[in-house]
Parts: sequence; C-alpha cells; structure tokens
Amino acid sequence: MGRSTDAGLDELLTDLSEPQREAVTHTDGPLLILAGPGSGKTRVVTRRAAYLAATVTEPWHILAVTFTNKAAREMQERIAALSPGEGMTVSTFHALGARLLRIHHDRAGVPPNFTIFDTDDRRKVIKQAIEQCDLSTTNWQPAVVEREISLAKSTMLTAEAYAIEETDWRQRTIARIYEAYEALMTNMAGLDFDDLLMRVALLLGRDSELRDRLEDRYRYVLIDEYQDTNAAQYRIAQLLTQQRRNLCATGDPDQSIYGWRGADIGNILRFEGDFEDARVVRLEQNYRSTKRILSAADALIAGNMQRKEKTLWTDNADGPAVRAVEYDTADEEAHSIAAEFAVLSRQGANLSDTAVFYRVNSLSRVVEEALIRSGVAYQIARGVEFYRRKEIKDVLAYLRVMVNPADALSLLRVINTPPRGIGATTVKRLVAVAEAAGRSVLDLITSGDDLSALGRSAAKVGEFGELWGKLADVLDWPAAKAIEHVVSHSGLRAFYKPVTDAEGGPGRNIDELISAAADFHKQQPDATIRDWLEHTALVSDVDAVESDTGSVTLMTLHAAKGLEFDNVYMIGLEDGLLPMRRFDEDESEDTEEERRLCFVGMTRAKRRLTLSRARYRTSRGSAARTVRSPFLDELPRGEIEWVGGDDRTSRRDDVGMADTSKGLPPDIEQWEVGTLVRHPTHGLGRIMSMHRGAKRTHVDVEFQEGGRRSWVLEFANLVRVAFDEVD
DNA sequence: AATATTCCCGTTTTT
DNA sequence: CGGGAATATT
Repeated sequence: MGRSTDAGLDELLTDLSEPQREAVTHTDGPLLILAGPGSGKTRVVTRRAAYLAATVTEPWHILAVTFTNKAAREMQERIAALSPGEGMTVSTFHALGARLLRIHHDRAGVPPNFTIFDTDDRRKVIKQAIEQCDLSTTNWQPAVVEREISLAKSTMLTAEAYAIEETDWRQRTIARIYEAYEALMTNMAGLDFDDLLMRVALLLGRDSELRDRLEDRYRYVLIDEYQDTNAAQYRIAQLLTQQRRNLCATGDPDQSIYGWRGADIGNILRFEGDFEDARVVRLEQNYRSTKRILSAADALIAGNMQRKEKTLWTDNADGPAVRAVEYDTADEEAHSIAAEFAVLSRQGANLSDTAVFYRVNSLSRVVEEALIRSGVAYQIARGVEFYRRKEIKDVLAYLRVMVNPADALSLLRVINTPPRGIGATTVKRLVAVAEAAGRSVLDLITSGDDLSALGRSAAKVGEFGELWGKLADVLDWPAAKAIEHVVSHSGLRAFYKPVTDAEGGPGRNIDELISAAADFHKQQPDATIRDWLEHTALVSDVDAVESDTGSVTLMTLHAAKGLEFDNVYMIGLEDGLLPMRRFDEDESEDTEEERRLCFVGMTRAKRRLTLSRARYRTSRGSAARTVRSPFLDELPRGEIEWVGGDDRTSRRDDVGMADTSKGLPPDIEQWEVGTLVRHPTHGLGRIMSMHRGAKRTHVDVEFQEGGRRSWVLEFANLVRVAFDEVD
C-alpha cells in the first residue's frame, strides 16, 4: 500500500462530517456521491483517493477523470498534498481518450500520429465534405451539420451506423456528409473531440483483452461531474469497471448544464439502477455560502419539475441580502458594477475573490470596457480563444504538418502564410497534381519533383519545398525552441513585425505562445511537440483562470461550474438571455437546464451575490428593450433586496412617448422582443427587436416561413398572437 | 497575387 | 457592431 501508518489514516479522516467520512472510507463496490454545491466534494474525493492508496491499493491503480484540465490539475495538487505516493492518473476525459488512442492506435484503428482537429478545423472539413457531396452550404449549414455529427458521435454512432439509422431524406443526406467528412479526416489523420471519446468507447466495447488490461491497471475509477457525461463517456466508465465495479461517480443532477452537447442527466439518475448494490452518499451540508444565498438558490431550483428532491442546508451565517438590481441600460449595469469594484479596491479589498458571470461571451465586452475605464484589473476565462487567433493557428499549423504530414488542412494554411506568391489557383493545381499522382501535396513539394505543370509559380513552390526541408528537422526539439525557429525562418515573425508591438498584437501573442510552450516543457521535460500540440488542442476556457491575481474574474456561467468566489455578480438576467431561448426550439424542455445554470452561478457565491438586469440591451448593433428574467421573480421576496425599481409597473412604461400612441396597436404594452405576431401576407413571425424612437416605434420581425422585415409599427398590419393560439 | 472594399449574418453555452 | 467571406481594385 502506498502508505499505511495509522497516524496518516487518521489525518485523512479528520474534519469530516458523517456522510463525508462514509464516502471517504468506502473502498470497494459502486459508490455514488450526490454532492450539492459547496458540500466539500473535492475534499471528499481527494481524501478518498489518498485513503484508497493507503489502505486497499496502490496509487497507480487509481484513475480520476474530470472535465477540465483545471479541475484535473487542482485535484492532482490536492491529492499530492496528502502524499499518497506517486503514479495516480488524474486526467480529463478527452486527454485520457487521446492517450489511450495514442498507445493503442493499432487496436483502435487510428494512425499513430493523429492530430486533434479543433472546432474551427472541423468546421472547415465539414464544409469541404458538404461541397464534395454537391450540396450547398446555404441549405446545409456547416454549423448545423457539425452539431448533428457531433451529437451522433457522442452517442457512439459512427458514419456507417448513422447511415443505417436513416429515417428521412434529411438524415440520409447528413449521413452522406458524415461519411465524406470521416473520409476526409481519415485522409488527414485527424480526429475531432468527439472521436476521442467515441473511438475509445467503441474500442473498449469490442476488445475484451485490452479492457482486461486496463481494468487491471485502473482498479479504482472516479468520475467527477457525472451528471455531465454523455453516452460515450458513460460507456467508457462502465466498460472500465465491469469486473471490479469500483466506480465512484460524483455529481449533482441540479448542476447538469451540458445537455445541449449530448450530456445525459439520466446517467447519474440511473446509477442506482445500473448498480443495484450501489452505496449512495448525499452531501447536503453546504460549507460555502451564506444562508441567504443558499435559500435563494434553493428556491430557484425548486422550480424544476424533473429533479431529485434535495435538502440543502448550511451552518454558515445569514449574510447580507442577495441583491437584485435593475438598470436602464447595459452600460449602466457594467459601469455600476465597475464602480463598486473600484470602491472595493480603494478600500483595499482583494478582487481575486470577485467574479462576474454571464450567459453568453458577448456580454463580457461592455463589462470589460467599463472595467478598463474604471481602472479595475480583470482577467477573462478564455483559454480557447487564444489558440484560435490567426497568428497562433498559423504557428501551430507549421508544427502540425511536421508532426502529421498528412494534415493537408494545415499544410494549405501554411503554404502561403506569410504570403509567398503561392495563390489560390496554384494551390488548386497542386492539389490536383497530387491527387492524380496519388501522393500527398507535401510529398510532391518536398521530394524535388518536376513541378513545371504549375507554370511560373513552380519556382515559388520549389522555394517553399526548400524552406520546409530546413524547418522540418526541429521535430525533436522542445516546443518553445521549435516555435522560435519556425517563426523566424518561415517569415512569420517578419510578417507580423509591423503590428508586433501593439498591445495584444500578433507578435506579442506569438511570444506568449512561446512562453506557454516553455512552461509546458518545464513541467513535462519529456514531452514532445506532439504532446504540446495535443495539450493546446484540449484547453478549455477555465484553464486560463489564475487564482490570486488580485483581479476580478469574468466568465460564462458554464465556465464557472466548480469554482467559488466571495463576491459574485451575475449580469443579464433577462428573458431570452437567461433563460436563453432560441426561436426554433420548443421551449419547455430547456428551461430547466437554464434554471440549473442559474443555480450553478448563484451557488458559486460565498458571501455576496448580486443579480442584475438591464431594461435595454444592445445586441449586434441595435438596442432593444428586454424583459426581466422569470428567474428573478422566482426568488424568495423576503431574501432579496431589490434595487433600481423592481417591477414592471414602474417607470419604463410611462417614459414620454405620449404622442406616438395614435396608430399603435391597442395592446402595445404587452409587445416586446419575442412576441409572436401575425402579418396578413407574411404569416406568423416573432419580434426580434423593438426600437422606440421619439416619434416612431420600429420593429424587426422574423417570419416562420423565413425572411425578416422591419416596419414602423404604427403602419404595419401586425397583430399580436398569444402562444396558445399557435398551432 | 495581394490588398481594399463591401456585404452578410449571427455563437448560447465547450472539450 | 464586428469577423469572415465574397467581390472589386491595383
């Protein structure tokens, strides 16, 4: 056993509540930890891992799986602090998948040096696939097809399986695209995010020998955030624990917020059905939040119908009232919050413990601007965005082709970046020649063939071939050094030089990339460039969040899961935003997930929670009036301090527009963004925006039959339609 | 072939 | 409003 002194064991069990101790000391057999927010789940999980290592197994027999790198890193650190010994595996699902596919590539039927294609790459390949099928990308929107394929993969439907399941013409067509997409990806030795899960699930399902080996290696498996697992992840968890059945799942159905990407809340609800002898531990005492925050959150989540009853309670102080603030405009909202931060900061408060959450990334902009103006330091959780920047993708593309010469997507990106006289037509010819010769483009370029078929561009291509010869041997270098080399010899550095010094300019970003690579190398000296690329492909937004920076943290509600802050601001509590509503979807189903999302956000707060909303918000250009989020109305009146005029009857309805009322519909007060309307010739539509000028009211209506039109409301023959009148 | 210009349309959320 | 793509210009 890793460590077994009695003193050590006692130490692992101190300061635990009864249910916590029960979970920690449960060693063999299925265990479900239903952990409410702030219930000390991480503490239980880390102690349990150390406990297992100290009593029944060795550290290297323990596998813990999380959803983000940040979570994995933190879990690793906290377990390490309990010194259970070396060798435990703590990983994200996707990183684990990549690693297993790498090691067992022959069994999995994937190329050994596959590279991971991110969503941008995947989008491009899907577009290619659609075009290859002679379909138009207007009728078959890449984003829609991408989503469909992604959801198929998350339920382990391969292209073949999907084709068999065909039900209608639409699906049959998507099946064709799916197959074309897979063929392209295979050609390029690329795997997408969903492959990392699907292929592992399928591999484990059919290869019992490998399964046995893995089961012997990973005898105790922990899956964190089990409520957010999709079918493939669920399958992996089951397959890894078939014989020993030492699966410990932790999670909270009330915090399931990834249904939209295939997560199945049923996985956690079904746990006791899957394992009849499962031990279930409920952690319901909250150690994080004040009574007021907890009861507000609890009241909100109680509005969900499909849910396991749960009693959250805390011994913590009442704390200050939860605030609900209504502002007139989003600017005002942002500036007011920024001003509060400025005051706190002046009072010497540490803003590391403060966060702003929002439903959609686009809301960060107003807040950022306000914070800059007020001189408040902030950080934004957006690790992914960094790696999506042009210049960064340019650099990475070079490395990708080196690691995986089949990666034509990256090669075509790189071949004329920076511009070196190889234009679109030349590239097209090059691809055609390669195809005719049955060889790869890179092969063609680098093997010194006769390229005269390319006309006068042949020389340029030849030069690129030479350049490539000089670049390609950095493959074994540490990533930072390799990037430095590539950047200077490819001409990228010089190309970006003119803008290089600008704040956040391309040159600076490349420098940042280099130092990130250097950090990586320091932490994992044995890692190859391929490992580094994999690492960059699998970052999440939260991964970029640092603690103790002294600055306010801005992030989406999704990114906030699992974190906690003293002082939390949630903005944009508006109908249609939070809860988010899309126009083509039936509404009831998603509202519960939206409510959970709101619940997640609220329960991040330890001491102070402020929810706010703006009566007018500018989105993509034009300002539109908003409707207060129904979630605000679901909060217990007594616990909430309302600021800025609370309900619908106050102020906004009597702002001087008296003389415009002439031609307006009689029920104009009930019209707002989202209202359904009928037009004599255009049919049923929905108001997308509403603009009240001094004299005229303008509306923007999107019609069910397609199309979008704007009118001056006084002159449009629009009639309001109630939801229940719609067939 | 490279750069300048206009136009179009829209991401919810993320590994 | 702003990025990306189609289109115009040099």
